[in-house]
Amino acid sequence: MSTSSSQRSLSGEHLLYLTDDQLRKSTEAMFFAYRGFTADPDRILEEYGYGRAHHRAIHFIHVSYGTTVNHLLSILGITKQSLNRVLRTLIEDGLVESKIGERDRRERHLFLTDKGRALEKQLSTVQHERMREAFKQSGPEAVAGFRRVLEAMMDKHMHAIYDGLNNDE
Amino acid sequence: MSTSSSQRSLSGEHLLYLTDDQLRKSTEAMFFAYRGFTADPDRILEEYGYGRAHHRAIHFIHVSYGTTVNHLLSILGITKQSLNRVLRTLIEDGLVESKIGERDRRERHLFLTDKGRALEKQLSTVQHERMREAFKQSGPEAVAGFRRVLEAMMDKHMHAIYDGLNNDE
DNA sequence: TTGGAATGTCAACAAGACTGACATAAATTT
DNA sequence: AAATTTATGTCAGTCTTGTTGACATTCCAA
Repeated sequence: MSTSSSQRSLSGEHLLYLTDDQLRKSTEAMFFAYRGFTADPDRILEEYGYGRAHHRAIHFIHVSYGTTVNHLLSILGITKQSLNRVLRTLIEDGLVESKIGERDRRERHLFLTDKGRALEKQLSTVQHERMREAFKQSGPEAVAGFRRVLEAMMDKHMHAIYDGLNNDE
Repeated sequence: MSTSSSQRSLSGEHLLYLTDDQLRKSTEAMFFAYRGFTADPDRILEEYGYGRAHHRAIHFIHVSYGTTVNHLLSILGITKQSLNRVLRTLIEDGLVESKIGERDRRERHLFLTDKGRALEKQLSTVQHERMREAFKQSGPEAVAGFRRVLEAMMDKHMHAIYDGLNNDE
């Protein structure tokens, strides 16, 4: 409304991109973009009777091959009971395999089966298509900025986990 | 794992930012960043016994002052039953006021009360703080890229609604 | 060897989305 | 004037996905 610009040239710099209005618009951009981001996988998941929780589990089991349940929990930030429900159906349906740890027999190591990998591929394909299109439209510098801002927006703790995901555990 | 680079120089350009690995990393960045994005408001909402659904309603009633229920529904993309549950509690708690339309008396126009505006302020403040910090760290060009990519990622339909929100209805 | 910590499972509950059916009032069309 | 459409609200029931609490199993250390 009228609570627009509360930025009165802190040091004469071009800080217009930090006004309340700009921040509000960015908030809304996050909201609407996240909807687009999940829309295509959601449609596929629905066919199989799965939800986003299944997608996330499948994704991180895929990239963190052989992860333990506990490690997966720290990535997803939910309770073990919540994850377990999702995991159980994925195991029953033959998408995920759970193997008892050799060193520590309390642990379960998780793997995608061929069937699981097939669904993962299907989901990542549509999600990547939309993202690739958005990236092409925006150009490499915009993409670099996009990533930088997203990374700066994470909790410190989550940022560490995010960084750790490349190194194949 | 080894499904890394399927990008074999389509036209000799620098398209490295469109590899599967880059797209995957961006997917994960969206996931972790969105968690950070909602974390601070979520903590406040919990104190009041509200959830994200309440936050979204409050936000869009704030920016779309006097909106009708139908218009709000098209923004939020949920069912009227879902919205109504949230709206009812906000009205009961005295955060939102519903006024019968003058021209069309079937319509209800929605407004934040002083109490509602106070909570809106509290929520947007913490959300803006985190975003402002992330923006400062990343710089204006990164922020511009961030916004461009987010906007390119929206559904066309949602993009139109997003664009329409500035013009105060 | 016994007790505590780590890990995973089962059961019950809550929030917030959904669908379907129906009620009401106002506006519009026939 | 009557019938239809539109905008909104409500009730009931389901689903996903989060939560807690209780409990079983396994490992390790006192």
